Amino acid sequence: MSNQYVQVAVPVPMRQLFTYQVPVAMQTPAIRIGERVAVSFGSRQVIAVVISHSDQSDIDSKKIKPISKRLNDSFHLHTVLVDFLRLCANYYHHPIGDVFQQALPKLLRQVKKIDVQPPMVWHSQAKEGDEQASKLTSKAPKQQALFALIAKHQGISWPELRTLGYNKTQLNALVAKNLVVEKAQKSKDFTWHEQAFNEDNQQRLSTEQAVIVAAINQANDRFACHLIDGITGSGKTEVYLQAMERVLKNSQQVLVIVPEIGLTPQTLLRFEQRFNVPICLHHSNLNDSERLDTWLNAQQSSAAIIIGTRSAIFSPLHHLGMIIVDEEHDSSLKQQDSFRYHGRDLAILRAKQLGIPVLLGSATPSFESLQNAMSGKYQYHQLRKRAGNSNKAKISLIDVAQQQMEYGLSGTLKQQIKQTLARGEQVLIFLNRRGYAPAINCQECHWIADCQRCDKPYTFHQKQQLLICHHCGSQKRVPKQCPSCGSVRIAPVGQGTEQLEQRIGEIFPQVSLVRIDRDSTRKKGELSKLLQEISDKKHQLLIGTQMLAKGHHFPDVTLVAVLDGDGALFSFDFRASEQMAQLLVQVAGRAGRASKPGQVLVQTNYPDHPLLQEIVNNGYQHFAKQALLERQQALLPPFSFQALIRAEANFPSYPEKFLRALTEQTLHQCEFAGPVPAAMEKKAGKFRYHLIIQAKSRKHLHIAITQLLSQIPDNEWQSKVRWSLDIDPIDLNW
DNA sequence: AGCACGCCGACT
DNA sequence: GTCGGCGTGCTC
Repeated sequence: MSNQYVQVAVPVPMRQLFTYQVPVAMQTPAIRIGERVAVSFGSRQVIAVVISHSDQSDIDSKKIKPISKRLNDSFHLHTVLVDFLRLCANYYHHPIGDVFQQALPKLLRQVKKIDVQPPMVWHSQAKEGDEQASKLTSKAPKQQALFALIAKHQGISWPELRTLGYNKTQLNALVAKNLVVEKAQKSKDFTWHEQAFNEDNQQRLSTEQAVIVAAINQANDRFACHLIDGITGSGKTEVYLQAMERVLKNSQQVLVIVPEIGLTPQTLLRFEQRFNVPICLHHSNLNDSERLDTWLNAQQSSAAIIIGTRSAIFSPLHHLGMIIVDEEHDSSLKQQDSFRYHGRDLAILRAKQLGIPVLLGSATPSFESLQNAMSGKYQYHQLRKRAGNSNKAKISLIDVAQQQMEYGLSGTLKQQIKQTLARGEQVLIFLNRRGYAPAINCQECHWIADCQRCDKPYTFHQKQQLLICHHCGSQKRVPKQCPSCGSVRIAPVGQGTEQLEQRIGEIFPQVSLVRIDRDSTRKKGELSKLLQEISDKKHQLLIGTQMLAKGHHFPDVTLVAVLDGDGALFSFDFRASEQMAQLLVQVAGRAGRASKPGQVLVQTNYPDHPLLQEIVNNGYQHFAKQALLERQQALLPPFSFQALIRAEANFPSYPEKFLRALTEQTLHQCEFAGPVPAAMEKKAGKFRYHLIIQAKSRKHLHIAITQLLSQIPDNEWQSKVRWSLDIDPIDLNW
């Protein structure tokens, strides 16, 4: 009897497979790897994925349960994808069931039967130029544009239209006029045809670009990693498009990974305009059934291009020919909870598995990628020329040590803001602290209102008249009297964006200003509404946290001010200066336009600091070289490899004891750093400690982690703490 | 992660 | 008297 047993991945955070028995009645047709099965696990029914099968099992046969059901639907995972997910679990030492769970759309993880509907797409009924259609032009330009788009593509999905900025009202209007109709998508393999290419939109490549495309094409049937280091506006996207062309013409699929904020209408439009092929989206604004549509389109090979955020790396593409990771330095490519994978690193892993090229693009490459490029592991391509004659904004420093400050603004900066506003241009001010004030204190006895669960000051929010803890979210009313001395002289200390907005309103009363941070954009759709208002020039002054820095283009902003440029210089997080430099350069690249060059002003107490000097005088590349040298001397990543074990418990000493017990083993070619209290030792009532394991080679790190994990069941504090493992951690503040 | 089982505090 | 708080342990 064959395949009597199967080993399955169960959706629980356990680093092991579970064995089930296949009842005789279910043994034909033969059970396959990647099949989804329903099993009883503990006291509940769960969906599991078959990882392997065998004739016998080492497990006590009394414990083994039978499979409840084989799900004979069209959602089996291909063996290649199963292998990839196993590689992922192995690389990150993460529970395999959890990896599978994150890789599957939600609808495929629930026991409830799925109502499989073919994905719906839009077609036009009338031709452009028809009587009805031509009436649209003058009266409803938006409807006209939407109609033209649908007419051109003949089979475009609602998520695509929505991403491009259209709404249901406009679509319904066209339906009412009988111009467009929704049809079930025909599922057929994507194959290249000549009409799929729109030559009109192709740009002539510069020599720089042409060399890169040639280098990629030269080896596009085997694994190669290309780092495309190109300043904003240098034409990275055109390089992507031309490199993709070769792959698509081969009837292969392309996967494009973008940061969370990166899926803008402009990005999608570039792809739409060039290639008339089925494009599927995969991002956080999709609902469950839309996600399932994308999954199905990928799996059935009817999608030619998939554009998505990090989890799109798990798309079940069978004819994948190239992966592109845009803005590869962006921290949103790394998941910051449970399965802490990096979208870029998994893209490389997947490309390697499949033997296909992967393109990493950025104007400010991560130090990891730069180092890999320098050492020859990646092919390194630079784009130094900006298209047209546009100039990137110049970054300069304002020495605030000697200046009179008014609400965090130096006189120099105030003057510059005034002049920019007088020219009718926009100003963007960064302050990475939301709320009104980061603390309130008693002016008599200096008592500070601390959150009891986190031991950190409450942030004061004036509008709501509340104290809010930014670490655990707890809220409290502002005390009328100091609980320590009874004084009523209680006042805010320091400044956040909410206060800055108020103060700047006082300094520039005639100017319309807008604040963009997590508080002002809490409502759904609020952020895009405010961004639209900015591009419509309804506001002259923009105040915001880093939220404003990522991805958005502000062509009419010609002055960007960073109020506190020092935070990153002396942070204990060695990556803070890298992130700061990336932020400044990204912002500088996006402010202003050819006719109106912008400038970036950074207020600092340390204008002579070598890292600041490098960025200002010599640009990101020189800064990176300098900073990489420092990393090398200190043996920090990318010159070493790290893993971080976090532990937390309700009782103060447990996490440390748990981690200390781990350090009692000797590791080969690896070192421990810690255990140390987390940057916030106490958070939301939990006590937290960190332990870093560092090695000179990835292989040694991997072996050490395997060894450590095998010891954990014997650790006497194990059941008293919650712990998690982070391979290649980037945020040490957690 | 769920979920059951089990042992102590404030209430219809 | 019991409802339910969450600490502990188990899942093929």
